[in-house]
Amino acid sequence: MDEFYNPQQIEAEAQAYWDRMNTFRAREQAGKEKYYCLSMFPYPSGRLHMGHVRNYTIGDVIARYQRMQGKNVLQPMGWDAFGLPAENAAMKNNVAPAAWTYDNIEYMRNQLKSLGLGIDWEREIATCRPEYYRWEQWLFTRLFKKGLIYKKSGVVNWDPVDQTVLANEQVIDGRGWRSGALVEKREIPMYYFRITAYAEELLAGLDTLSGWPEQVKTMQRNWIGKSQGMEMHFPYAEGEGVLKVFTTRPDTIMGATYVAVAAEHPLAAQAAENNPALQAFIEECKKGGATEAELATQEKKGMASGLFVRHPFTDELLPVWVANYVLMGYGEGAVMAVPAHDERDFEFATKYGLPIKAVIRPVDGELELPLKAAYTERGILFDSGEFSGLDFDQAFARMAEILQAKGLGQPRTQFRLRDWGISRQRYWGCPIPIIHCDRCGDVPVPDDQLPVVLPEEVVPTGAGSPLARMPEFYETTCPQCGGAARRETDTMDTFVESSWYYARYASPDTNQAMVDERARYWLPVDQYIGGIEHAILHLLYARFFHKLMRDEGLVQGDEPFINLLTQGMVVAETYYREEAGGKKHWFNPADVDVERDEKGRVVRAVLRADGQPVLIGGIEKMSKSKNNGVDPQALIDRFGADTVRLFIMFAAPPEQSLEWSDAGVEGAFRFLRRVWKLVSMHVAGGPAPELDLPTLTPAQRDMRRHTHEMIAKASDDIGRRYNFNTAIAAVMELINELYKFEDPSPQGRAVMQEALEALVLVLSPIVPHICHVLWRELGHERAVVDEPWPRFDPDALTRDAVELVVQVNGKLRGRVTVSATASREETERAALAEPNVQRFVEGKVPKKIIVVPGKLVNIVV
RNA sequence: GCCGAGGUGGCGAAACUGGUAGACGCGCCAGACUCAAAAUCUGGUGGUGGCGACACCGUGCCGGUUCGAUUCCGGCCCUCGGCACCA
Repeated sequence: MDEFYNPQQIEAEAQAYWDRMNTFRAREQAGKEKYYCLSMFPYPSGRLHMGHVRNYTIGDVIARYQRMQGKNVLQPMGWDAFGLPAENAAMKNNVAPAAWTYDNIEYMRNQLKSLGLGIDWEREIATCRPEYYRWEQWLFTRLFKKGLIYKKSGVVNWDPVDQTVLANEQVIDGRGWRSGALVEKREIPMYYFRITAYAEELLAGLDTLSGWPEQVKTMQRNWIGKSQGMEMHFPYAEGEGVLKVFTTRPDTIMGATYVAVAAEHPLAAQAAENNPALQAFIEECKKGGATEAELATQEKKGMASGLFVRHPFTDELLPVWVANYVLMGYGEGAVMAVPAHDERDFEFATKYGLPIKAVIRPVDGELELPLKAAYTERGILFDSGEFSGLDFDQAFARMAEILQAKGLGQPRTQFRLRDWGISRQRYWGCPIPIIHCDRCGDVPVPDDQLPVVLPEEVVPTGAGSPLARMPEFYETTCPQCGGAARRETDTMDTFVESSWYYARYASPDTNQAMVDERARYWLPVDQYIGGIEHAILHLLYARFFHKLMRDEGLVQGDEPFINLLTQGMVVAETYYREEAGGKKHWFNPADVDVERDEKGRVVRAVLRADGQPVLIGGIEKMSKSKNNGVDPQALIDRFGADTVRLFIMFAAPPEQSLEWSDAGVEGAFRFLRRVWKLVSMHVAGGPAPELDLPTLTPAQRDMRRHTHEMIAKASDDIGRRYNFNTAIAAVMELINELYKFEDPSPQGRAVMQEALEALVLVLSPIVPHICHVLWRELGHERAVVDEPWPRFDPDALTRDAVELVVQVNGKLRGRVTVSATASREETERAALAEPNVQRFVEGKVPKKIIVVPGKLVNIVV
């Protein structure tokens, strides 16, 4: 056996073995328990980044662990290949997005392979391939016919200079990123998935997902946002009709002093017809982007419309205001305003001098008037006519009766969730399979004309969709009447592709169906792993799609992902210098040296190139903009994939953010070298004899206990807790013990052999290459990848004596060692006899003695 | 603004069900080896005081519950993720 650890050679050898044996090819096997382990597929941005490496290493460790549990494991990989970055790169480099994307896939596939992931590469898919998106289009046409997809107008960011729709990401400080023009809101027709039809089920389904993190389920619950409330109708003061509002606080209605409508509300447009000032205000509301964060943080502004409505209970006239804080997309696009009991209304009323009328008081007290802030708790109604004295529930019930009798409203369930607009005015996406015919309307493309193929030799310009300028693409005939017609040129949101790829992996090669019967074997996904940033949108859309496909008879079960692991981000230190004008120039951590004082504290950082200091900018997510990304490839080339995998799994538990540390990587490399050396020294002594347990010395039994304690801890940490960092720490402790255990006797060597085998098996999911070779060197013919997970021997864990901590009044005062079988009385006696404990108990009478067996004794005096 | 997380030595972290705060690693200090350096090995390493045994302080801040709180409860501060067209 080589004396030195040579990762390059070992990793090439192990990977060649897995390739040759088709180790990771997954086949349906009746009778064998399947395990579908899926990591979120990457966007082919060019090169693997550390977040990818983390994601796929976690997935691979779980997949390999489950394989050792005897499961039939599927771990596939593919490419989320449509998207905006390809268009940006295309414009920058004047290459077609398709060519750029395929090049990136080629490069990144090789990078993934160098990580030694146990992937079944035969199942690789790319969402930009017609074989894939054809089925997305097929499903679209089915859903369109069912009414689960429909067309309506929606708000987008409009760049008036470039004459194009901008993604939220392309709006920077309210301006278009290329033109610098002030962005406006604009309404355009779009196709929508009727996800709200599944709102109730998407909400209820969360309760069945016991394998999901509570925080993700909470976020989805809040996102769906089911609320019980009241629809109320405010009759117009003049003319026919009512203004509908939705409120969760009907009990406050007697404190309503005005109503407010969104700038896009039809009533606002009507009022503006003869009101140039209002018209100007509505125009002003169109300025700025369309994101909720922007709308929620902007200064609240409004203008009286001049119109009035009647209070549904009192007939009192209430002014109608147009306000920028009312969202057209939620509820009715109109609210009743109760400044005394709603924070936004309070702020608005204070600003514009509108009346504030308090009608709710705390259950056990009075309101301090005048109000300094809105009182938003539920309480008891007062100054509310016949409703005075009622609580929320009583008021709700009574008001519902009256409103229904008058025909002016009723209780209603409202969801915050909105239908999913999927039209994108972009080129590099899946074409929406609709043909517009003047006579027949919107006609879905018939099955036999699918796929609608996206032409690939196109370089976009940044101004509108190139498809809309390509008659050869959009000129077509109507499938219904045969007349001249125009093909839809919008493409779909790329979230659509990523909503069903997990199902396609089960049958990636069929050209007969979206998914075939093999999906029944593999689905649902047993373990899904990906970034926490996908907690809401992607994961909600994928759950929605699973239900759509279920209702089409394509898949079984109600949920796609049984267990979910949301990994944290990879972050790193940032370094910069300020340039003239205050602009920051960021330096990569690889080019910076850190200087420390004699206690190890960072004193300053200098740029290696010129030896001059740079400023430390704090820990940030690895990104191009802060230039703090660390290239995984350089590290793999230098230390090997095992070292990178080990560091990533050791530095933090998977759900936390991971702070990058080059020194930590070197530490991981050092550890692997220590493992290698220990095995190499042991193997040099020739084969070890069988263990003969009754003949072991106390030191050998002790060593063996360490081995089995490690197996027990690592099994629990990896199998149940997914805390790989502490499992690795347990292995490190064992290695430290083994280095101290110098026993060349035959049984000493047998104990060592058992320890090294356990250690290699436990490490093998994390650092599979080195373990592949070490296992063979330890004398095994079968590859470690095909070995079962080790079991611990409970008999090896027993101890004769235990050390207890002794506290006096909860403060640690000493330690005592007692027999493992000591009675409570013996334990108390031993604790009280401890000299330092006596000092603190002396002269006082113990009030109470608390004994936690095996842990501590607390003497209360 | 709203929703969800997080905050523990010089640094990454550990402490799983309320029971020894800091396992393991990095860094740093000292020693061994070396002509020297690197590598490697050994030991030390939360702060303050003390020759020492030890003592006091210490898990973002303020308060509470408890024999005992990093852990539970109330309030606050800061950082991060998401907010529907980045993926």
